[in-house]
Amino acid sequence: MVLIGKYNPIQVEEEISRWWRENNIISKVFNMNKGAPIFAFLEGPPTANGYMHVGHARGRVYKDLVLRFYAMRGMDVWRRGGWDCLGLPTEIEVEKKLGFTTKKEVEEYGLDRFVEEANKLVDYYIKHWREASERLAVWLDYDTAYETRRERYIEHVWWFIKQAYEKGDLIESFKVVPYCPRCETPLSSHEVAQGYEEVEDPSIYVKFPLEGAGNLYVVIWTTTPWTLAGNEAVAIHPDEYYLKIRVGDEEWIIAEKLLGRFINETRIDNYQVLGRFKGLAIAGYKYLHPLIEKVSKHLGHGPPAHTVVTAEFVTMEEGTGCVHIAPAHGPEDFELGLKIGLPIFNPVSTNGYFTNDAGEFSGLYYTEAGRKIIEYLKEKNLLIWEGKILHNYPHCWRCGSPLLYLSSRQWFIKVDRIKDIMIRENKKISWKPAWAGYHRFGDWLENAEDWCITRTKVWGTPLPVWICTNCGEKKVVSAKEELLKADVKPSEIRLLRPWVDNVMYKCTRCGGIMKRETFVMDTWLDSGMAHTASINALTDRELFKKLFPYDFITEAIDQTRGWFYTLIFTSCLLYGQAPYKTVLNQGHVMDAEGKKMSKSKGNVIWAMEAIERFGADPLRLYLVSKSAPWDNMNFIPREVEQIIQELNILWNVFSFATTYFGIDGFNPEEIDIYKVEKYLELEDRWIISRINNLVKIFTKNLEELEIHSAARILREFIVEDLSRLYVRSIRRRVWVEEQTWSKLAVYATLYHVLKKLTCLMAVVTPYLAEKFHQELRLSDDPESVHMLKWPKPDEQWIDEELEDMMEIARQTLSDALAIRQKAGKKLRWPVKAYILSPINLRAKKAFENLKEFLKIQLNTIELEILDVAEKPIGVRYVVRPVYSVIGPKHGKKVKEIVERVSKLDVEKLRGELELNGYIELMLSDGSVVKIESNEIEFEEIFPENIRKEDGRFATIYLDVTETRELVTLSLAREVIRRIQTMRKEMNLQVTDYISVDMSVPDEEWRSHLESTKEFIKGETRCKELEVKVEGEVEGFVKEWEIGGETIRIGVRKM
RNA sequence: GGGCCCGUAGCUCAGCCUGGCUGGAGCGUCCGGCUGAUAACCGGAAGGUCGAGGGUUCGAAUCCCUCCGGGCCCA
Repeated sequence: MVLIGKYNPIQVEEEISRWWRENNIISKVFNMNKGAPIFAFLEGPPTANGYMHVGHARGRVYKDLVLRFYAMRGMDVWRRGGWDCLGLPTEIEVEKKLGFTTKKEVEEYGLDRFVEEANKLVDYYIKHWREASERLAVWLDYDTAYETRRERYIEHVWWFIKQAYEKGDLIESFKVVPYCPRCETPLSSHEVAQGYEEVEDPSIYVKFPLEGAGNLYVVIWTTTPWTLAGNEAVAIHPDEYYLKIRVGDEEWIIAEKLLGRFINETRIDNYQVLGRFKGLAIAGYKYLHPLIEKVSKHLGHGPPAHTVVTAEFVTMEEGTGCVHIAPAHGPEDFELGLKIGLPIFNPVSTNGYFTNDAGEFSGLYYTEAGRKIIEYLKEKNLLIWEGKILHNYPHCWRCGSPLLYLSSRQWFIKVDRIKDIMIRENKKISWKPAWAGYHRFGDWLENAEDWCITRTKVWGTPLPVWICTNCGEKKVVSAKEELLKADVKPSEIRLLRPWVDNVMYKCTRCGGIMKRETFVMDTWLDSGMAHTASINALTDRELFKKLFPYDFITEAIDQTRGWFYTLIFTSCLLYGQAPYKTVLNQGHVMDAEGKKMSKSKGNVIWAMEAIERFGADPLRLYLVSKSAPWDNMNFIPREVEQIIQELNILWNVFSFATTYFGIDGFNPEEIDIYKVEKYLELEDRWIISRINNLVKIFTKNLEELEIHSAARILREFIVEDLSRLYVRSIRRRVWVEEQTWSKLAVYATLYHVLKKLTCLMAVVTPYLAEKFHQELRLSDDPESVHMLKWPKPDEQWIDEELEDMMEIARQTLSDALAIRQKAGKKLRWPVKAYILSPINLRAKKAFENLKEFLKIQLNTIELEILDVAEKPIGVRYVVRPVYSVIGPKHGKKVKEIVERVSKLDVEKLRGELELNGYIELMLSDGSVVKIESNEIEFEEIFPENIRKEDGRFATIYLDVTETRELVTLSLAREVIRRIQTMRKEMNLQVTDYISVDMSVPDEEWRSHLESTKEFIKGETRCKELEVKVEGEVEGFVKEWEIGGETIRIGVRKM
């Protein structure tokens, strides 16, 4: 007996993981299906930065669960692990660790030392993640895990860049891109998409004086005052109507549709409309730049700079319809500037400080400059209104700083050519849930923009582009080998900065020096190449052919814009097809209040913490059963405790089963359910049907990735079907001492059920399932549960009708116990009779088939099953006239009618009303009245001893009559219970025999107990039983109170 | 501003696609039982304007519309 005491998840896990290690189980499982059809999984590499929290854990459990499932189904599962090592997150953490805030400090420290620090940090986090993953029993292949920082990996990313270059998709361009001033690097649109936050910003209206037009101003609106320093034009919509209004002694131009809004916000109540015209009418007007006295560079900007220009993108939804254009600070502004020849004037550097170009604002941080600009505009009387606005503004996804839009030279991969391929290929992908693919991902692809892949950082895959400093000739490198052939090279060549920066080529065209573009690349490009780089596809083409496209990936829903996107992007560029076939989207894990977990709020639940507190198995079962994978879930600790309770129930079931298997020497190799088929009781057939149905549905749910449904029916089966109903119903059959076929039938049934259950549990609770498997293992079973074949439902044992009948019985049992409780009849005391009046034939059939089962469960001497809607004998009916109907209809005759009706034979009256729907009566005045069935109701009157309750499937009657026979039986049971307790207290084995004597108060008691002597002996494993009136008792003696009287019991072990 | 998801008992969730028998479960609470799975286990009860309002229908938690609230994503 190994299943002793209470279920202790941690202990089981320690024992099992040791056993797995000692027996090399993991590698056996990894290799068991070699040569079989492949199930290819692609691991989305966790960022080796930060610790694993329960949200990550949830995702990893899904991965593991699905992979175990396909492995047990005989597929050769590809499950290589992977780690995302390079990129902004780590770089920022290293900076913080070293206390740096600027790029300069990093450079002074030395890039090589900096990179070493980064490497150490990555090592540290990978170690943590691997340990936590192993504790969670997430069985990926970590020994061969790919790392994006390895040179082999980097070469694959380089190769991609070269392919993009050769296909003409890699371009270099000036563009306005979002910059994080803290990280001093541009971000890509998918990074920006992850960082929108609602913030309060200034909302200002500024008037720009038009030149040579008297007191005429054009009114603009902005939330970024600092961009006014870069203002070069005001755009209006050519076809929309604008108004000239008079305010005080000034005239302002503003869009007609936005006037109301403007007036409302600025609270200008005194104005007068002077004129109305289309935007086109003021195109070309020159204005005086509002900061011209402060930013002298603007003195040199001539038309079209500082004029009113037209643009189609001007909307009538916010602002004034006159849009401030700063070509260096807005993507649309930039495009417009290029088109009409505005200066691209950018006075802000990448760290957010104004440059010398900014005149008097030079050296100020952009926020400070914004305030100064507002002050200045106030002084110059150009500020109409300063307010605040709450809106969503992009922030850096790593450090949280608000982003700045700045123009700069970057490298891009063009999306045009690839977009169509991605949209086409997306339709072939199976998305779970469907809307994640068709709506979210589909929409995202439709709106895809050129991908800015360059970052001005250190810890990243270097951009493998060299440019001739003399003639501009480009060279794209795709392998380390090419570096070794370089004309100038450092003593050590590594594919990272700073080493790679010192590699130079001689230009083949002009003989000049080619230097590398010092950019590194977007880290999303690294993981985005995992489909190829993780398996060394450039050298191992065979492997690539086998795995690509991958069968399955799963990550959190935010990867719609992240990894899901970058994977398909690179794959479509390289191969013209999607790299994955099925995607499972995961929701996020929130705290108990439904709030996002964040370090700053301190509400993060770390995976290791949770594993240590609850155990990996309970945690796993909790994470996968609580919510659908794609829904968010709130993590509530006491709910995990609940899971432990449930698993403990199962633990007890196993302990119960294996204990009795042991006592009776049951050998499952010799006796299975087929051998005992004719001895199976209904409850056995039922639970066999249930487990096979469970296998069927569970399997289907997993195939469809409805993981929560699978986990939920598993939990329900364990608690409701197996423990509460089945085990309870078979206890008496098991207690029988001799070997009976009935008992063997129970054992064979239990074995069958537990065996299949264990297989299913292997994917959810791998440790506990293994523990159980070791208890149930047959000589020809594989050594580990994880090497078992996935069970098939035995269809011939599935009996839907029986399950339905049991469902009816179960509900009726519950209803019947409720009456019993109301009648104050405790379950240990048998009752005289239950009478069931079924509501339909289906229910009747169920009761008849399960009569014995119900009888035992209800502890009743008699169980009578009536016909549908039949009433038990002894029920009388009393007529109840419905006065609210009879009154208005018959008026004064009511009194006589009621009198007459009451005297009629009730049964006949009911019969007639049921048959015809009415009766006719001749009254004393000779008139005939028609009484319809809605005018009369019948009240049931029961004999004293009958209680009635309406149940779901039957009207239930309980006969509470007490007979001598009942009292005898009840007392016997009370005594049995006491003796059992005493056995327990004496620490007797289940198999020990005892002898008992009892002292009872009177002869009456004695005669009751004498008549049930054999019953008591049988139930308590007692060989000799003596009942005395007020006599001496021996052995272990206790006094008990039963029904107000005192009896003494003495128990001796034999 | 747009798209998507969600709103059912104190809490966590089923049910909704395919409208219909009395809207379910678990936890918690209260009450009771059991004591041969036992530092366990079992039963019962109370508890719901099904977010709000309209509409379709004989009939709406379920279908349609509008609104409110929460979340995610986009702009």
